[in-house]
Parts: sequence; structure tokens; C-alpha cells
Amino acid sequence: MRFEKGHKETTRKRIVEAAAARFRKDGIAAVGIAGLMADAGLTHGGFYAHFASKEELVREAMTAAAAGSRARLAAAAEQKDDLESYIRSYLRPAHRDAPERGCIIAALGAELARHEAETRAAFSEQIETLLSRIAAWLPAERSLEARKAAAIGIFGVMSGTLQLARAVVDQDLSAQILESGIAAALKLAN
Amino acid sequence: MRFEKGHKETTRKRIVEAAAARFRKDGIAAVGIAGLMADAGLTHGGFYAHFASKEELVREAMTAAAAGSRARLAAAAEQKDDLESYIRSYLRPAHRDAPERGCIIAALGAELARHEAETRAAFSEQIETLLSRIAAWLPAERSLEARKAAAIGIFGVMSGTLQLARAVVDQDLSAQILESGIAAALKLAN
DNA sequence: TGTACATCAGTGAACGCGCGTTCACTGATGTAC
DNA sequence: TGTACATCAGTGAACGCGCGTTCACTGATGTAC
Repeated sequence: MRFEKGHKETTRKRIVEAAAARFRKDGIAAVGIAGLMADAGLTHGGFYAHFASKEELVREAMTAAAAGSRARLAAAAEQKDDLESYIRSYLRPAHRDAPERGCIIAALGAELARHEAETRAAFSEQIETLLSRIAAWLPAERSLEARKAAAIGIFGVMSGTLQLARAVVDQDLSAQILESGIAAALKLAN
Repeated sequence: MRFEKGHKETTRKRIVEAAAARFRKDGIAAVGIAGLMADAGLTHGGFYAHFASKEELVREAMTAAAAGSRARLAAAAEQKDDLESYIRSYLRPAHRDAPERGCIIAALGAELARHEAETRAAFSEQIETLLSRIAAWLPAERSLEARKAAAIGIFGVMSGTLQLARAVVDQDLSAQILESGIAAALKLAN
């Protein structure tokens, strides 16, 4: 064989990583296979040796991006970080300015809602994991149900304000949105 | 002239209305000129007698949709509706299920964030109007600044949870997200 | 009142382009002898 | 150790298609005479 063992796997991973970034940055519909393969240092023809369709890649890229977020969250939890630092980290200007490495839900939520149920499944699962993690951070004296409900509100305000901060033209307003989002999420957490 | 006076204006409005609905339902990138004109009962060739480009239509459609939301909000305020009923109306299942007649920000927020600043301007303005309206509903004993900050949190949780409710596959979870969104928005309002 | 012409919103064929997808081919390396 | 062949990840031309956009044309009506 021309390439060392595992080469194809490595390439596949490279394509998935490139897609996960470009989709979040530019939107799924706006990103073509040719550009994506160029990002990965390849030509477009090889794409179908790795994936059956663009939709399959979308699914894989969403799963990969979700796994990334989950790993970051787990690391934060392990370091005994509290919910406040997670919220502050999510709503920091750097996250607003780098959607390509950020939250899938804030970057692609509305667009994913229009994809097939199969594609949305991976995404749905990530939402549930995320909500459980946030709920686990909340004071144990509240019932599990109450914590889950609170987690939905907290994450809702986080992704909602992050999107607002990205959409708004005025930079001062954008900064204020991030600040107010943090304050609101903290209020909901207590 | 073949057509009665004002005919062209009427047609133009019809195209804008159709666009405002389709863009919110399917996303801007996914909607083509030909399909849009067919929605308005016309053929695609006439499009450029009305608009210089698709982007110009996007701008007009966003402005029209924003005007619609603003009118609804003003009517609600005039009827002495309170913030609670606005929140409940925004997060009702019917709004989740009919994005084509609903909030632009929840439907297109992330996608609009990727459009030119000129297109985002109309949208930005709508956000500011909306925030002022919500702030005006809050108890007057709080400072204007505090009310504006609270309004950001309230609207953030509203649009954020509406999007989550649309994206999630599980219908029970979706209903629960709407409920929790209402609870969270109300908590922030008090 | 009747005919000829001007108007212009809307039509539909055509433009170049990039999309997702297919496929015959390449060429560096591992394996067989 | 040296040669012939098999492998297969990646290449790049080509497919039909729908996109945004352009443009010569249509045809019902208003206006001029």
C-alpha cells in the first residue's frame, strides 16, 4: 500500500475537523465540498471515498464538534470549575468572535432545525448532555426536575445572548449583551 | 398603461411578503429567486424590475418582518397586555411551529450574523426597539440601565429557548423547553 | 367613435457559474517471486 | 537482492442541475388623433 496504515483514517478526521469549523463559521448551506476538501489540503474528487454524501459529513461534523464541547465541559467539571466560570467562558468575547471553534447550537441552531431528523439526533443528544451537566452544577437541595428546568433557562439565555452579540452591528451594544447575558444566567443559577 | 395605478407597488409588496415568510421558514441561502417569484404567482424574470439583487430583497424582507413584529408588539402594549403575556405568546407552541410568521431573530439570527453590515442594520435596529419595549414593561423603580440589561437577558432566554424547542427531536422535551423558557424569562422579569 | 401607437409589468429563454456527485485514471509503495 | 505486479488514497475532468442575473419580447390597456 502506498500510505502507512491508518492514513485514510487520519485524512477522514482532517476532513471532519475542517467541516466542523467551516460549517460553524459560514453555515452549512454556504460551504461546498470543493472548498472543504481544499481546506483539508485535498481535491474534491476524493470526498466520496470517505463519505456517502454531504449530509453524512454534516452528521459526522456535528458529532465531532459536540464531542469537542463535551470534552471541554468535562475538563471544566474535573478541574472543579463552577457553573459561573463556565457561563463566563461561554459568554466571553473570544467565543463570540470565533464561532468556528465554538458552540454548535449558537452557530447552527436555526439551520440544523431545518435538517433531517437523523442529522438532528446527534445534536439533540448534545443538548441533553449539556443540560444534564448544567443541572449537575446546580445546588442539590433543589429537585432534579427543578434543576433540569433551570438548566434549560440558563443554557437558553447563554446561546440566545451569544447569538445576539454576534448579530448586532454596534460593538458597544455587543459587549453589553455579553455582560447582561452573564448576569441573567447567574441570576437564573441562584 | 396596462395595469391600474399602484399595481407594481402591490406586486412588489407581495414578493416582499412571500420572501419574509420563506426566508424565515427555510433559511435565506436555501431559498431561490425562482421559487420565491412562483410563491408570489409570478415568473422569475420580472424580479429585477423590482429589486437590484437578492441581497436587496433580503434587506427589504427583514425590514418588513421587523415592522410586522413591531406592530404586534405595539398592539400588545396598547391593549395593556403585560410582559408576561408577551413572553407566553412568544414561547407558545404555535410560534415554535410557524417560524414563517414568527420572530426573525430566532429564525435567522445566526444566518443574518453572516450577512453584510448593511443587511444587519435593519435587524440590529429591530433588536434595539424590541429591547426598549421590553425595558419599558419593567418596573420603573429600577434604573433605565438596569432595565435595559434585564431586557437583554429576558429576550436572550426567549429566542434561545425558542430555537432549542425547534431544534430538538423529542416532542416532550420541546414542550418542556418552552415551559422552562417562560419560567426563566418571568424570573428575570421580577 | 374608431384606429394607430406608446407604455411597461410581466414572460421565458439564455448566460456563466458553482454545486453535489461520478468515474477513469495515477503513481508511490507493499508484496510475491 | 532485483523485478513485476497489486493495491488503493487521492486526482481532475465531466455529469446534470439549479442558482442569480440579463434581455429581447409580449400583449392588454391608456392616450393621441
